[in-house]
Amino acid sequence: MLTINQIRENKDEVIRLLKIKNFDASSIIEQILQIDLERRNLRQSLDNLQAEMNKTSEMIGKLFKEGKASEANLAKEKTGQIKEEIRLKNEAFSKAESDQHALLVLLPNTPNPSIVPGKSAADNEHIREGGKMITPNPSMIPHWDLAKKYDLIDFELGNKLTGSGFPVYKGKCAVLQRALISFFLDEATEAGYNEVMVPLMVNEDSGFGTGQLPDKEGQMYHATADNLYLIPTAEVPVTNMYRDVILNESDFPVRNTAYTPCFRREAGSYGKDVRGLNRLHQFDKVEIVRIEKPENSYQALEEMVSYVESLVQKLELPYRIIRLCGGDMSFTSAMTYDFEVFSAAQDKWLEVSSVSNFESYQANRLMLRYKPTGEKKTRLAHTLNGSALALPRIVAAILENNQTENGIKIPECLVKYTKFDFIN
RNA sequence: GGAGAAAUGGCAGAGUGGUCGAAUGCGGCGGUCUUGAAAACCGUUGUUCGGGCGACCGGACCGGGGGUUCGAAUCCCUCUUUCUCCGCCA
Repeated sequence: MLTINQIRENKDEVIRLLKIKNFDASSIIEQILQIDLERRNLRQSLDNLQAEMNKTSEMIGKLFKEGKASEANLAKEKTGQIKEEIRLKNEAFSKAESDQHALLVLLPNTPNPSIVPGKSAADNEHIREGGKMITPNPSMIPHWDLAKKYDLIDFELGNKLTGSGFPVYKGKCAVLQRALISFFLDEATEAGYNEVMVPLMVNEDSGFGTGQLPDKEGQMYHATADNLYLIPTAEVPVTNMYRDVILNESDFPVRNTAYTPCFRREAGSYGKDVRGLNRLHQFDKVEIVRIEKPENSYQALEEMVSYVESLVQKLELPYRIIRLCGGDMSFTSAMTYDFEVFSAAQDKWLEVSSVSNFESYQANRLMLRYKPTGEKKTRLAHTLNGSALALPRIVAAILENNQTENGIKIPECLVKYTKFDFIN
């Protein structure tokens, strides 16, 4: 979330930037500032009362020590009134604080000033494209039919075991999944990311830290008996490793990568985009997560984009890079690049990665700070993450784009992992 | 799952009702000494909120939450976590 200081000091700027996301913040911000003023007044008088109380208690202690019990008892009687005042002020202060917090949480992250406004995906900025484009032709078979033809993915079996959106990968396709995971992790390690393996369930604090809670509560699977959430992305546990952490400047760069399955309820998304591997409740993904000093975060974002680009290039997939417009960006992001690969038989661009800079929005929730060398004050760090990459749509594109009459060709870069170069 | 013990500053570890934000040691930082380093010695060393241009002043924080008390790291309740023993177990 945004900090109260950001809002207090740059009110108009914040309102202006949030308009880019089609969010009218003016009335919320007015309320916040009003509560903030009240809150600080209460804080001050509360502090004064407590100081008075401390002094009195200290005096009483001294009197008892000096054997002046009657004077001490007299002083004691006066404390009741101060105590009551403290109780009342404290109540009011707590209320102001929680009211303020409740309002702050409603504000999305401010987009980077260079973000174009826009209403929907149609207004996104096209950055560049690459790879060899494939012209779709009617003889191409969509991946769900290829999956059946070569016995690669059993959606019905997943239905039986769990429900829709939980496919069973079989034989060479199971191996292909494993190969992609290994390939992505090896590439990330090579690029300087530190591999970690993290819990697939997180607590409420973690969900709040990265911004899934409270607003996206309904999108996560919730194990209510233990109040734990199945992670929708490795971003949640990997970023939360740094919750309540104060980094030293020498700790940078902080770069982690993790493979995890991801679980998403996808509540409310029915319809045509859910066919085959296009949208699942459980899928595999390798994520890259960085923590940066504010002045380096946009350079880091560009590096991450280049890195993800190198992956789709090695996989020999036609791709395009898009920068999301204000209207299409997530609540928590300040700038997001999406990667889409072309899946020929569907004649469709499929989103396979989303790379974002959250600036200090998550860091403020996480209390993730760093201490610049030689300075006394801590500052909020910047957090970034990106998919590198999400598997199902990559698999869909590989199956569809690399199909031949006799089978499916495995991309060169994966052969050393799969130990086969053809599925038939 | 059952029984017991514990949780204090970056770490180790004192502190069982009254200047305790907290002894001491280690570590870190600065300095003296040294050609340089080590050793030794001296100094310094948490987070956070509010007020002030500022020197600075005040509040909060000893696992989390609540309570008793004029006053709590210290007493009580509760939750969480860790350790030891027993049981179960990939």
